[in-house]
Amino acid sequence: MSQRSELQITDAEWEVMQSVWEAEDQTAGEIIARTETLRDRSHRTIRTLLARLVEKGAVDVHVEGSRHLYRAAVTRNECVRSAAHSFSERFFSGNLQSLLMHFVENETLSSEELAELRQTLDARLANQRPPEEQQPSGKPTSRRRKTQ
Amino acid sequence: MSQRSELQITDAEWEVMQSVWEAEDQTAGEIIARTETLRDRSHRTIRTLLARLVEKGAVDVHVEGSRHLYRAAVTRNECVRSAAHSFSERFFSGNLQSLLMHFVENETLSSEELAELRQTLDARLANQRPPEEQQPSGKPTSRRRKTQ
DNA sequence: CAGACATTACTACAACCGTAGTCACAGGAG
DNA sequence: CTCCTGTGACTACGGTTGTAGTAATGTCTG
Repeated sequence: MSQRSELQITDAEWEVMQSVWEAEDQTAGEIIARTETLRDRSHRTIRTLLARLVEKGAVDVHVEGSRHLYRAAVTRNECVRSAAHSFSERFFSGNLQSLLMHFVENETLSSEELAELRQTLDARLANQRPPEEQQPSGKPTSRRRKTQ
Repeated sequence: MSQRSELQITDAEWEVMQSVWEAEDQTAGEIIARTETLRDRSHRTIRTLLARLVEKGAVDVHVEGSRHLYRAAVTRNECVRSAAHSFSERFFSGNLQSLLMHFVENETLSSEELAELRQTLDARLANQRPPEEQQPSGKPTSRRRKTQ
């Protein structure tokens, strides 16, 4: 659950989060090691980012003996969702679907990708939703304007 | 084409852009009038944002007699695309497919939305598809699906 | 023409972001 | 025990963003 929605993770922080998500309980050193390889930052910078993430509540830290162990307090999915939400809010008036439409219509996807995506979609449609056309609400408008 | 891609429009600026896109050549006053209604900002603020947008090259200004007229220098679509690009870059390493997968699998989309998305996908598959089996003689290719 | 009002140019300023330095302590190497 | 290294806490600093004030100049209206 955790509608921590207000959580706002910046670009640089996001990269640190990637490393945080890679394992359960890590020391700063471990996280730094993972993150450092990606960009050329000082470990100081990463420590700062980590501290800010703790402040923000995106990461939990607990002391164990002499070591501080860090672990994610939010899931990657939560973050993506929340980001997607504000993104679609801003560019698509909050309509997730038009966001997706944008990507499908305007971006370059190979036919294979499109096909695979369609499969996923079909699977999702098939098992998330029970009947094929049980619309008791009786709305006989041409169901799919096959415009074409 | 104008691959002005580096253009980086912030949240507050975006709202001003919305107003700028609503008409061709507008005075600051007109833009402010449109924008003001949305949030409660000082016209000063909006003027500042407008000035920054001019600096950034998102808006052109030309003086006509005594008035400064503003007009968008980039299209809304360009901006959306560029934002969408960095969005997918950041959260899905630029992999559009995983982006779409994420949404289909993790977000709350109604069956109707999923279905409509699938339709779009079909359309895309159908009419983007035509690689090499196309007879050059044929002139009457179904034009395009009803550009609504 | 004079004062009122609009409009642009410049300035301000706090919060936030990316980047990183200083200080002080804790634990291992010798 | 002592010194080095790793680490956390705090501090710094320039750039950006959101918000807006001041100065100067241009335009309208009586």
